[in-house]
Amino acid sequence: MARKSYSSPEKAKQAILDAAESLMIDVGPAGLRISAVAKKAGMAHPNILHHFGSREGLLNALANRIGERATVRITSAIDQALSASGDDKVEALTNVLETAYPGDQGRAAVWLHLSGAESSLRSNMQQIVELSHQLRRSFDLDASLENTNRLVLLITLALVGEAVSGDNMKEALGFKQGDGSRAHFKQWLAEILLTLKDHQLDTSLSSTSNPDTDTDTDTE
Amino acid sequence: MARKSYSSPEKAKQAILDAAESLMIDVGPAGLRISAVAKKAGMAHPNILHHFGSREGLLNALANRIGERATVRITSAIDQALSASGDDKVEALTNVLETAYPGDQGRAAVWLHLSGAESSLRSNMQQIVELSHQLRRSFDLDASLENTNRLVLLITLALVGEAVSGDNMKEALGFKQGDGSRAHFKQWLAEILLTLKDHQLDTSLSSTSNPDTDTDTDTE
DNA sequence: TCGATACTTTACAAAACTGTCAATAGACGA
DNA sequence: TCGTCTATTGACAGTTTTGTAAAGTATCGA
Repeated sequence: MARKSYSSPEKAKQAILDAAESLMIDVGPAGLRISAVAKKAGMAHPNILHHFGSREGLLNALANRIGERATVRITSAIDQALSASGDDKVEALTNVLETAYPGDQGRAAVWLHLSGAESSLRSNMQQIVELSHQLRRSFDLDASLENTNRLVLLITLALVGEAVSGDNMKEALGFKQGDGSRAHFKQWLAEILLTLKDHQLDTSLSSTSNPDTDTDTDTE
Repeated sequence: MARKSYSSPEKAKQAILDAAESLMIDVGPAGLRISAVAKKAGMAHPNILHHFGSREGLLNALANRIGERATVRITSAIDQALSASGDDKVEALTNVLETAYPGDQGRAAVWLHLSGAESSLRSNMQQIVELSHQLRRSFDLDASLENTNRLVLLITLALVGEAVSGDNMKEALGFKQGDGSRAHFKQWLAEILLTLKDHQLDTSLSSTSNPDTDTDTDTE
């Protein structure tokens, strides 16, 4: 007999995803047991199969939710940075770097990605590049799209790395632990990014291969 | 009855680790089945338990081997870069970035790290910082240890991110796929690093918090 | 109030996996 | 050659986990 009063399907799904997410951060996607999720969500495990079809369906839904949330956070943070003016830009850009993957969200996203969960990375990243380029143009009129692409790639990869092993790496390098240190490093990075002029990013490779226009194959 | 001729314990262990590593790259640590490893290594699965004690023992041994190999690769690449002179430095530094985590090694290392496998990160990183600082000094006498720490952190995190989702990210950003593109981006990065002068890395935060000497707490 | 829909649960089936045990067989020294 | 040590194996047990099936029950519209 069903002892608990019904909730709407959507509410149930969100509750399941919440439980799955908090468990997944500790044990990873492969270690996620739907029985454990059910226990945490306060229901019987077949109910999860009912809502998501299978364990894999649950993981895909989780990956999508995390990816969408991250994109919303990042784009809105860049939007705010675009509105900021002058000295506030440092703070605003620092905020972009900080809010990209708050808490364990990045860890979770990377782990899901490694485990094969799919998410629509392409449209998200192109959205981010466009906003980033506007941001760069706002303080460096010479900014080229080519270098914006490269910088976004560098920063994004660094944020991924930070989400995965930032704490360990900082501790190994002697940086102080905790949020203070995190903000510290990211503020430094934000200041560098705002200081760098586009021509300083030009190298022997520049303007020979714009990611959007270059077509010749570049084997080895 | 034992049908296969004996090999030395060390040979057997290495064969098992080889099989485990190649499988782990696809399925992750949590998905690694000792029966699958045994099949790939051409033996019965209890033999693996005999050599490594347990499944967890196998994963720890694998994590150690991968970590040690990476450190050897990286430090020797920096060593070579130190010996290089003039224009060769770009090539040498590019080589450092490329050989840090060749192939799927980085993916495997990160995945193991996420899954809780331990490795001696601290001594490895401090070794790397020291060599990197020598390298920076070799082309920028003003280079401060503070900024070297920050750059090593940035680059290391970016390399971690690149190992995890470099291909996907580059594809999403319109970079071309394949080794050529990888080298391309890393060569650009190497040139930037060699071009940057230390004073350009000084920000409002500089010289107030050397990671090695700073002691005041920096909450939020 | 009645019926349909679908959310939810208990019980169960089937498969997979780790680790144990006893036995076999190669290697190596005396 | 013999004996010991250990690498190796097949068989097995116990546990865990996903997914299925059937039945119960809350919700909502007619």
